[in-house]
Amino acid sequence: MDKQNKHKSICRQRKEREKQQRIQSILDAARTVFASKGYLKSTMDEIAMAAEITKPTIYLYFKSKDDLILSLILPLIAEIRVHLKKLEKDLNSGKIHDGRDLVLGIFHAYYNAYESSPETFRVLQLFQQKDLLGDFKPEIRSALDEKGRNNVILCRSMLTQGMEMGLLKKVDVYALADIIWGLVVGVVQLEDCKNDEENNHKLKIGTLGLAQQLITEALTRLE
Amino acid sequence: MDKQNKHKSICRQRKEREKQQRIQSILDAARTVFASKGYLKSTMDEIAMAAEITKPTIYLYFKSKDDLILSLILPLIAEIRVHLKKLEKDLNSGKIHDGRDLVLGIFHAYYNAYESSPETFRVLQLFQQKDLLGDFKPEIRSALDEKGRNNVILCRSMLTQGMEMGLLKKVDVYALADIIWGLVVGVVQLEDCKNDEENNHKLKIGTLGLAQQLITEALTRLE
Amino acid sequence: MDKQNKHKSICRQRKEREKQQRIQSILDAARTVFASKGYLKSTMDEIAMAAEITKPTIYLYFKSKDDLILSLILPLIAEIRVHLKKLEKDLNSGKIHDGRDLVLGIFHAYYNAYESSPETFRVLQLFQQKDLLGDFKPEIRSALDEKGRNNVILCRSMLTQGMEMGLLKKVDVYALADIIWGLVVGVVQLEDCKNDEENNHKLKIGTLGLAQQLITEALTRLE
Amino acid sequence: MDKQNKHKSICRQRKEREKQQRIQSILDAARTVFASKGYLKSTMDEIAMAAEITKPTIYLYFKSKDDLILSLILPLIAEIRVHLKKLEKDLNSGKIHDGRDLVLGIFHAYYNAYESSPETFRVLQLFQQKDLLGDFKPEIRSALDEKGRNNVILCRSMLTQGMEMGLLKKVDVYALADIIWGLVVGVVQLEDCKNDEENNHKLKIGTLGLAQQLITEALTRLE
DNA sequence: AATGAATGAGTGTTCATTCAT
DNA sequence: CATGAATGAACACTCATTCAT
Repeated sequence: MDKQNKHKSICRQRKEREKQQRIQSILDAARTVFASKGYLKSTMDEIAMAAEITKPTIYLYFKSKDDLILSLILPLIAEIRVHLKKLEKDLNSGKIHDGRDLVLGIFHAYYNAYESSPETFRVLQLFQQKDLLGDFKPEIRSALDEKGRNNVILCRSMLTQGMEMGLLKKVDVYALADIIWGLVVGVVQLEDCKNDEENNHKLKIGTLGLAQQLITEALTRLE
Repeated sequence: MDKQNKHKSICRQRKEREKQQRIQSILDAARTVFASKGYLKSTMDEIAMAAEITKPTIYLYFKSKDDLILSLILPLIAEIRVHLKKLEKDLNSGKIHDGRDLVLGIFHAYYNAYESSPETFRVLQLFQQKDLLGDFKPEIRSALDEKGRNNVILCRSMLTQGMEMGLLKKVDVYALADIIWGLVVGVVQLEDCKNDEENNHKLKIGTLGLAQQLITEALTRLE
Repeated sequence: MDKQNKHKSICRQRKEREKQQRIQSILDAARTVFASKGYLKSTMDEIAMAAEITKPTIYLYFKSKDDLILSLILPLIAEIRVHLKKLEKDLNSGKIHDGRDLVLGIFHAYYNAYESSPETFRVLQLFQQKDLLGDFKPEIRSALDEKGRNNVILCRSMLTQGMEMGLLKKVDVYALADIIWGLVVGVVQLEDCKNDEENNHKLKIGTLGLAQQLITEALTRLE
Repeated sequence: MDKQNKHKSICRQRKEREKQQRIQSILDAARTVFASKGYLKSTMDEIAMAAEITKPTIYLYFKSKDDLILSLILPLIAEIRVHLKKLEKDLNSGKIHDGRDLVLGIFHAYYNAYESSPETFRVLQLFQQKDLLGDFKPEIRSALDEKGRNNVILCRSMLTQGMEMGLLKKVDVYALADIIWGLVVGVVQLEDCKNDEENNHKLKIGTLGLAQQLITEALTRLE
């Protein structure tokens, strides 16, 4: 009996593992397709094809196309939040002595998210278009907005704190948070227009790097 | 006879005027709809509705949905180019003595375009998404890309010149041009997430203003 | 007064003449367009363009697209009828002594119509397709059918008479009339598949000529 | 295991059978609708209605409206070709000693195709109208033209051979092939004008039969 | 669990026809 | 008389989603 139960348990675990793998493969496929064609022009058929399964199978694991993209975006937002939270802790515990580190930290929160999965990041950014929103149920949409907003609010509070601590020159914190996020988003978006794939990657990193440098220099020297 | 001809001429002028008005009203409607829902989710019916006409009437004046959006975007790209060209002339004729003015000038080339028609600017920026491209005929698409690219190239050449003239600190000019454009785009895109319309406008201007300030300060002081 | 009336009359005549010219030019345009693209694929715009007028002007002279094609076809059917009637008179007045002449006469009734306006003939033949019929009001459609049928009936009666007079071998007269018409129609239709324009014309005439020869030979020799 | 595999195999066979049935029912519906209204005036909705399914279902099995009609026509052209090829073999192997048999054979190649599916034959013939062609992709259109032409070319080569072998009187072989095909087409087309369905069928057969007789008599006796 | 099959709701686009001028 | 402008009604084709097996 004990043996049998154990067997069952192992079986269940395998099943669960396979299920998670299936879900992952769908998410991977969706990410690729969404990143390459945008949300609206991607079809469930294409995603199914990319995942090497059939369309209805997707619906076994995801309620809808919306659900699919949300399942990509929400974790990314959460990941960014984790980075920001860590930074907040450092700030609160007095580990940050230079304004540069604060701005750099925020940059890296986004930048790391981008680096960990450029495609998902692009999906997130594509997602923030009117193109995509609007058909989501209001509850979902506001939940999403809130999560995204929360990160920005966290950034603002950290920047404010930094200014109050004299680490940064005092400027409009709303504007500053927007600038940081806007820079990341804007630069990533430029990808879409570029062809020179090879050269491109280095450039992009160079661009973000320079952006960091400019902002931090300016913020800490500006008088 | 003279009288009659004059009458006819006046009639023709009125007709022409009315035709231009109709075209304008369609473009206005399209701009509004595109800006609010994005290109893909906007339907010709909605645009017609917004213009208070019927769908086939649009096709009297525009060959296709593509033609409609191109009629919005191309003039805007051209407008930006005009500003940049003027700046180039000033630069070449030695009227610009401070790196600040050069960077500010580029910013304003985009910023003015944005201000002259925020909605069209948003359409332009929405347009630069994979979501939208892809169904255009290759010839149109490349023409469009080229025009957009040309502006960026012009920016780069001016920035390079500025650096060579010692007006600006020498940095990666590709990255810098991307940053400037990316900042504008990124900041504008943030609009989509915002609701607080009133407050918003001031903020946005504040954001762009601060962005300019940051970049110019950094560029001219960086060592 | 008399002078004025005369002037008016002359004016009216000119007007009438111009009106007839206008109608003719529209019919010519319609014939060309219909013959080249078929009835359904021809648009009123194309016809207007070909006639170098505007679309609503067509509607001044013709009630509808249907009316337009009927105005082409009915006269042609009438023309064929005239030829057949003349042949009937010759037959009745004993002028025809050889079966060959009777069959040849029928052939020529159609053939002349074809020669006098190959394009209209093609329109007539294209018209006899389900493709085109069906949307006509039943009254118009049956009127048209009847006129077409009447010609066939006339042919049959002449062929019957010819057989009774011993000019032709006795065969199924229904079938024979169909064969003659079918041959003309079928051969003309082959045009549509041919490319070698130059060579084509001679061929066509050759084909019809050979057809006549075959039928007449067969009919008069068959035992 | 063996049992299970067998079960699966049977299931798959049934599925395949059902799929073929579905395809057949769509083709049947399309044939009926096309034959009754012509290609252009037939709508996918009508065909779907006739097949007792919905429009998108058609697109599961056929790529487009064009694909649908091609799926009707191409097999018919192929069927005709098979008959002609068989006739060619007989001719080459000296089995044909009488010109009558050659002409009759060609007639029957077409006639059998007509008999095996009068409606499809009508579709084929309707298809050879300018009304229908023109929107096909050039590659498809030329492929189609070629297949149709190939049959005519084969006819011509056989007739030429027959003349050289002395089986037939020497006449313009281009014209003769056209006449034979034209006769079949023309006679079939006459259907469209007829109402008296009952009587009609016999007539039609009579007509074709008489046509054969006339042509063969004429060809073999003409001097 | 997985899928082949089916579809309702929509999209851009076309065209014969009408009407105010 | 002539026309520029407008439109209602269609139509081919697509796609997210469901359901029977």
